Amino acid sequence: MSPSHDSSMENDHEKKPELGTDFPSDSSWTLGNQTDNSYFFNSNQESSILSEFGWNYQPESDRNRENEGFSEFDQIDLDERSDFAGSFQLPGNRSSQSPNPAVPTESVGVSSSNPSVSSSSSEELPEKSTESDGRPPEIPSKVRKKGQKRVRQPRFAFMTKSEVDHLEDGYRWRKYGQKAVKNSPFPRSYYRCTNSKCTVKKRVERSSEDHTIVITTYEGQHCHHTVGFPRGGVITREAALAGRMNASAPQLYSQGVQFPLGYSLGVRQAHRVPYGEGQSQVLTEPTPQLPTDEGLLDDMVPARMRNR
DNA sequence: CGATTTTGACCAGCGC
DNA sequence: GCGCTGGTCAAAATCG
Ligand SMILES: [Zn+2]
Repeated sequence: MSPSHDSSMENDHEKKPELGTDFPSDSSWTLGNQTDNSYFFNSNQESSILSEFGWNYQPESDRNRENEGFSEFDQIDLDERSDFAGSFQLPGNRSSQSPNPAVPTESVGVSSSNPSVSSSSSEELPEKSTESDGRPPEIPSKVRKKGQKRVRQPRFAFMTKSEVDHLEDGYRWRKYGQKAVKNSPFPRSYYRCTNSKCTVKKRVERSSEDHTIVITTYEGQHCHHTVGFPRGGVITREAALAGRMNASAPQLYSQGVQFPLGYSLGVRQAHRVPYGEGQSQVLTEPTPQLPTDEGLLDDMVPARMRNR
């Protein structure tokens, strides 16, 4: 709204070439073709869920049904065509063990989506600036633009009841955009991992109705360690969840990620941690053994940054 | 002074 | 083909 007139219409000259740097791995959107399904589950239950679900795809009709029960998620993913299935309900109220009393956060729900396709080169070579396009010899022919193509990597979202957005998950993020969300008074922020070699992105937004809930969506996975992890034994749900994302693709260094997120997780990386009465939370180890390449040292950070 | 955020414009996919 | 919308870029502003 309010774009009355963009006076500067000529500014778009210089910008394309740069993309090569940031997005070396241009691959056309794999477009999950709707294949990206998402599963939702409430924290009340064990969260190994994903492994149990086994990644079934449901017909759209079914999805619709499920959506009826949702509120925020519904809107969020509806627009994106990702779907969240399963049931979600706010936990009555659990004494969150959040490390920070001032920042109470509770996990409310989680969901993940599977991209489809293959993947992409998670490990692309950025050094190729000349031919950004690179047009892979064989591209399906679908959506492929002249140089810009994005692969939709698996996504993983979860809701957290928190007063502050942008929860600390152990990684450093740089905000690169913010957009207003339709039907919601709250904007959505886009973040990207500060590691130049890392293409992980993250979206943060508040539920349109319950502004007490923050929805964080991770896309892709880190190829490096987290900055400061459990140094005091404090692990936030966010961190744990974020770690789960990594766990999903153990070695995927370029492969595929064919299995749904959580699949591997449920297998053996998930640890059940008693969380209140009858409630458990799943904690995953943050990056079990990612091959340390090189940009790892980069992560050194003051380590005591406030939640930003 | 470098890193990060802010913010408007641009772009691509999809629905109509 | 047009318009809407989500997502991204990049220049300027701000932070530390
Ligand atoms: Zn990263």
